[in-house]
Amino acid sequence: MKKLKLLDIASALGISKTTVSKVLNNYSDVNQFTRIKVLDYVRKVGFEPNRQASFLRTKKTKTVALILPRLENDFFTKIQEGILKVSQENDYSLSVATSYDCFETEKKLVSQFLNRNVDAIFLSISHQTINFDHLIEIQKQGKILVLFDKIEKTLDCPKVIIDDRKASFIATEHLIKNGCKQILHFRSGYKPQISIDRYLGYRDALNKYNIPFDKEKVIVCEITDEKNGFSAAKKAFELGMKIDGLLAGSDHAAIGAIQFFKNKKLSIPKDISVVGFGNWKLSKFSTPSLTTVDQSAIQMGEEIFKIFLEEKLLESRDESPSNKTHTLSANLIVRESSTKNL
Amino acid sequence: MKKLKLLDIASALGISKTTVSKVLNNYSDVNQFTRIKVLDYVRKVGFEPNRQASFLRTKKTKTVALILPRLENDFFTKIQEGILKVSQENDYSLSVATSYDCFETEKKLVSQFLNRNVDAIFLSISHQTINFDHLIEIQKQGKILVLFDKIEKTLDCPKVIIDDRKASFIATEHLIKNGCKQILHFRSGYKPQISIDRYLGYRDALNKYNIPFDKEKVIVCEITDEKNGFSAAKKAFELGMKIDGLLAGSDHAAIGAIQFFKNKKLSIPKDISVVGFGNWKLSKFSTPSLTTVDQSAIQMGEEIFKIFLEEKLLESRDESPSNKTHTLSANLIVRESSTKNL
DNA sequence: TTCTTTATCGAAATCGATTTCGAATCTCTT
DNA sequence: AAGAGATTCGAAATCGATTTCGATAAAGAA
Repeated sequence: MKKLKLLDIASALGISKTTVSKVLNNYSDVNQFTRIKVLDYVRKVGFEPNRQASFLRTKKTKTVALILPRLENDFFTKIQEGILKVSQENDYSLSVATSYDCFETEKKLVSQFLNRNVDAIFLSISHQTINFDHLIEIQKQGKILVLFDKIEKTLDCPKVIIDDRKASFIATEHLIKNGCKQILHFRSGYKPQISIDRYLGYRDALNKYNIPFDKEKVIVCEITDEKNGFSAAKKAFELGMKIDGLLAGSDHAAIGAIQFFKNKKLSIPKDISVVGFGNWKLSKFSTPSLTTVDQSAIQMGEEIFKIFLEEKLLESRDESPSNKTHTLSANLIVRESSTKNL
Repeated sequence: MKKLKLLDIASALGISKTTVSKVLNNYSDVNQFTRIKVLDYVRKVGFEPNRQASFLRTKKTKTVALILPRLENDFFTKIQEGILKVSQENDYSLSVATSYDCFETEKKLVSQFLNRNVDAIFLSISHQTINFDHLIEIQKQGKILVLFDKIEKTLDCPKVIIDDRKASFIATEHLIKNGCKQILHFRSGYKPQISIDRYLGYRDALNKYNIPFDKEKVIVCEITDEKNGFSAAKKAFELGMKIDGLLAGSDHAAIGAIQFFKNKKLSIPKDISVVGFGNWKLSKFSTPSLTTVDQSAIQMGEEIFKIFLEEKLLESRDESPSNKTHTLSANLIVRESSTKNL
């Protein structure tokens, strides 16, 4: 029960494998009767050409690679889901890997994927990445690079991000309109662009409503998980801050903080209104349910793959990569944790 | 800036590409001085052989494929996480796809992956799958097949499952020990093995504690999501059942049911104790927090890949696939939703 | 010294497709 | 009827590695 080869088809039909290949690749110099004969036979025996051989010849693998900083994260999972949906529809294969937010791992993965001749690499840069030579190498080798989420502006490739600054602005504005005047903000590190943008959006809103900015009210949590959310809230408390609102860096951090506030017998949202970030599944089911920013990650994933397809078109016309930054808008999902007047 | 080929290395060193290849593949008929010379040079220029070419020759792609019924599901996400961790450590590439629980899609994916010459396919069978020829084909082509979660016992390949029957037994026993005597059970369809096993575990526990089984108390939800959990609870209510416990088919279904019970002013766990299934993230943060069965999915993923490695060993010794069913134990995580005496 | 063995190397075949280019046939002008 | 042009085909080169097998030289045995 060996696998059929091009040659088997050809000799069965009494023609050359060249012609069979031409039919399968829609060459025009094939008589329509032979074409039909081949197509019928191919369909009948269910022949599919060995991809490996054609990859070697054409240098195209119909495979795209996705490198995520981590997997245990709804946001990235959804991005994968979006990419997978569209890539599968287009008969592309998707290879997934995680950098575990480690620079060395990221470099190694990129090099491995290049060796495997993937057509494109979709990447959210790791926290630790400090140098971008490995990404430039991707383009040097004629592969398509699409950055998303944690991007690097100086690189000459299409980028997809959420408008975090605006989202953060809207979330903060929502708190203000609900009567908050002392708004705490948990941000992740100083470097990540998303952290910067969210911080700026927060300040934009304070500015617009003439609320004085208080440096102390911005607390850095390198990783915005429950534990850090909890301890950040504790820290604010111990510093004796007066607080009536919180814009957290993630739903998890928000929930950690709520946990702390509850322990202190504070009522959410009456005493402190809270807004998270991410619209993770748990945000809907926590008590109180959490107002949060939905990042429409699935849509982002779909967008990423579509951009890749466009880039391929550009490339086929010998044009250079687009370099455009695609900004998707996030939207606020208002739930119990921030609606004092309910 | 072209990519280096074997021939480039060879002529730079004044030897043949055969010898270079032999060094890289640890052949013994190479002089140790030439070997070192080659290795040094290869390291210096950072040469890596074109995978596509070697794949064509060797028929091994160092790629494994994972086909999941769906992605928006913590359980499968964690399985992927486990597989990815170990596969990455072993320099394997992981291709992911979803069947969307559709038989046709599953068949198509399997055929595509076979054409791409993946070394193994890891698969959780789709709900709709009624025929297994496509899976037998995997083995006919000498590829390794590992089934998990939704498996098919008649197939001759290694399988990895959770001991759902026992887990379900423990969960039900836990409810009984907490004083429940009228335990509702939501199960998914009649065919899936996990649904059957969980149902059996439920009955095992009833038997052990001499609690009469009431057919009416088992409600089928094809898809165990919140909506169906909600309506299943509603149905039980409308049928006028007396209930003091619920073993749901998933955390989501449990939470949907809790939502309904809350609407009816019933207290959880006082009036009705609830146990979910899956230990999804939200279970920890729902109110009340949800007692649930943790399926240790990450570990399951790791196990799957390790089994693949073992199978490869078997294969290299020309032995037939192992056919063993690996049963991992799940453990109960007790939280508020089921502890009446707190 | 002659014959065997062993160590080391490389030419050539191979994997299975794609693609170039020239040959053969047929049609259509003039 | 001859030449131009279009149509259809296939032999052979190619992609870049792996692997077989024979050649050569060196070492050891008789």
